[in-house]
Amino acid sequence: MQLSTTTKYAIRILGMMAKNSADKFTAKQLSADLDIPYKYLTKIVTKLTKSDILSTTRGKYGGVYISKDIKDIKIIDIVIVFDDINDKRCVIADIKCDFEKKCIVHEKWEKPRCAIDNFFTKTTLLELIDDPKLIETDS
Amino acid sequence: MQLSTTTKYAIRILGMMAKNSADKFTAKQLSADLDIPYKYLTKIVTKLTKSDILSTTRGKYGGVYISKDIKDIKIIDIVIVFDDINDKRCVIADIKCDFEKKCIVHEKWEKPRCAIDNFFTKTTLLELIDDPKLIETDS
DNA sequence: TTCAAATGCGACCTGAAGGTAGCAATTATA
DNA sequence: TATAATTGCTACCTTCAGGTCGCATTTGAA
Repeated sequence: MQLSTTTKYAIRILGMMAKNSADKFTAKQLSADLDIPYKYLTKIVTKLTKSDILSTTRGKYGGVYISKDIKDIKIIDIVIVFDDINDKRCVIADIKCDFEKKCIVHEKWEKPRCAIDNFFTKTTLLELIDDPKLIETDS
Repeated sequence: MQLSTTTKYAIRILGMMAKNSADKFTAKQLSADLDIPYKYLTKIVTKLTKSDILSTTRGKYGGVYISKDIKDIKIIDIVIVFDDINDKRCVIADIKCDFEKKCIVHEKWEKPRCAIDNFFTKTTLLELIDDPKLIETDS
């Protein structure tokens, strides 16, 4: 019941950037602050850039910045960049679990499934950083 | 947001057996009915046996059966056999996410986290198969 | 006693995710 | 124009979950 490491990194990267969304960051800086391997991080950033969530400028004094309003970026937008969203599959049955034939956990799983779904599709980056109870987690 | 294939198989195996918990099954039969590779299934069954969820008898006319009352077997009991339960970790932060330092999704994730936790820790095999809305899913 | 049919065990194979490395391309500034 | 500091690209290495294979062990019954 975990997201892929890559997706988790991506959320943390965007979370950190969202806190200062006017700023520009460098991959080097993000790598150090978030303790994510530099080369791995640049790979993730490149993919987020191609998905129009981030923008970059190259060359000296270049860097990375969030390319849209953080209230318009939902967690699901980040997740689908890395994880195939065809995971509409049931948690248990990999293939057949539809309205005709339900897998054994189908009914009982409905509540958690909805809660997860809501979290991903409704939560925005803005809401994440706006949480007053939130304490910084960077090193 | 998926369980491991191994865990999913285990739940399906136990679900099928729970429906006829008095009966003894063979790995061959379970493999065919559930469409799980035979050798892979026997590996899973062996592990469930070592965890005292299943019992086996070897030799001709041997087989596998559920070794306790299915109302006493919870989903979490199956999950922890295969997935390290140290996955109490937050969905995002792999290391540090506690009451002192919360990761960025911590608060918003609380609701889905609870729903998942309830599902795993409260649902029993008996409840799963007792669901009247449930339709068979075996081939 | 022998055999067939079952589980038990350990080694191995495979593909995808996680992670690394090197160099090319870009660009602001001195 | 040269340089330093940045991202972009592609290939590669590593680890592990998923899956296979072969054979040993067990045991009921002919």
